[in-house]
Amino acid sequence: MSIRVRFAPSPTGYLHVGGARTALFNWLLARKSGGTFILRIEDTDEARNTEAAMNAIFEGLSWLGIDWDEGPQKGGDYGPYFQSQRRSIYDAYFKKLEEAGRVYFEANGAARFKFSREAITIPDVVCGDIRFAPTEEPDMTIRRPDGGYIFHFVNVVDDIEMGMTHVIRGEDHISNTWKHIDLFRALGHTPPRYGHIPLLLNPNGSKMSKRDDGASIDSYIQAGFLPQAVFNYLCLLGWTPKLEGETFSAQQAVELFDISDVHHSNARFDMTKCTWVNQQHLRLLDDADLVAYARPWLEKAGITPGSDDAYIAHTLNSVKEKVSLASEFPSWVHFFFTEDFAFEDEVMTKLKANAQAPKLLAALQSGLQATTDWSEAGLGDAVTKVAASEGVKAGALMPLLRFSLSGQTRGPDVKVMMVVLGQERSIARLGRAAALLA
RNA sequence: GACCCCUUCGUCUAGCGGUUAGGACACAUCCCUUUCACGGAUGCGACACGAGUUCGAUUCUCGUAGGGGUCGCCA
Repeated sequence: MSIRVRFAPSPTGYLHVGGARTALFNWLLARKSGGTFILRIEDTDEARNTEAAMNAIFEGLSWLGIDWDEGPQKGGDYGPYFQSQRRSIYDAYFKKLEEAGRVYFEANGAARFKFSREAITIPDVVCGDIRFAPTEEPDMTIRRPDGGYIFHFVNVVDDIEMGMTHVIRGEDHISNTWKHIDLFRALGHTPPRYGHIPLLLNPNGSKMSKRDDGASIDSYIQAGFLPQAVFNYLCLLGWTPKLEGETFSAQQAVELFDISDVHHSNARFDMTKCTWVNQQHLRLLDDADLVAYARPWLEKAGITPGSDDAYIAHTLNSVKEKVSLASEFPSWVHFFFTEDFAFEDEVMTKLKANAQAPKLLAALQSGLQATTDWSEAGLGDAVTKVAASEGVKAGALMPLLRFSLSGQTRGPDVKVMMVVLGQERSIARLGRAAALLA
């Protein structure tokens, strides 16, 4: 039988990173087995649902590359995929449960499910069998006085109706799962296989909350992460692929995934390592992807990159191995896109403190003017030559060049900068720096 | 309080009875570098504790402690 799994978020906030990882493991299981991944929106709590939260779910999952086979925007044979539209189905199942003698009502109209009070074992593909003794908890409410159904009930009904074979969800549900199994049986159905995955903790070791850095998927988009890097890092918190190294693609993850390899213990989130993973993926980008990745960030920073993709790629490649996030690109390459860039205070201070600067800049201008080989090698020779004639070390000229060409103390390799800028612009910039000192 | 899950370097982890307990991030030092970075090398650093099983336990069992979770007319 083909595997059917689902991600069933409720649209009450943003897409939480823990939820995204739950979706991810379900998706991996489906893709690995050639099964079906379903997105179901659990919007039974009308007061708390928002349109924005709904969109955050769609956008977040799509951004991560987690596509669903059935669900909102996709349709499918088991719809509707919004619980708010499945009222009549729940009514029918509720009636069935009533007929089975498993429902009774409180004075105010709330309906409770009468537990079987038998020992129940959860067959868990991650943790192994988990046994619960007959419960002493009060019977659980499954319908409110206003007629609205409670999560436990609709969740089970939909898993029956939608033919779920596996339910992969957070470990925080373990203590509820026996109740769900009880419901399945009361409704005359065999429960699915469960798999409870460990929780995501913040660096302090407690459950990730809204305030925590990186709690919402949107924050990664805003911070300039690559989706494949976040995908990669999320996998790593809870599962280790049998692979050399720690960076891998979604495709590799699908090939290597095995639900029984998922870890049993909670993991703390580490933004530093997540950023490192992003750096690794950033290096893998080809020119076209690199430009597409960085362009929005350049524009957001007020840079006009223009339409010369080859030139943009040159500028980005000059710092590709020095940055970790797309949001860092503007500060590293902005001077490539305007002749009117600002000089950092520290740069001006250092230039002014160097009594020889005007003389050396003039020498560099004429030396570079005479250079016929405008390549990294040729420029190296040219700088050495100027240094020799001026009686200084070449190392003393490099900062002057860097400052003049970029206005910054930190940036791409000096020779690479000159190659990217070209002869004319490079020399003009030396002139501009000299003028600033005059 | 009851029940459930978990426990290897600071963090993420490898390990599925015999290993000098391996890797990654972070950190430190050194090297490379005419500039800025990257990179390379080395170092630091862990089996929660106590019993038991065994010729032999990080690994299996039990207990204790610690961490996390659930016990809603939230999902």
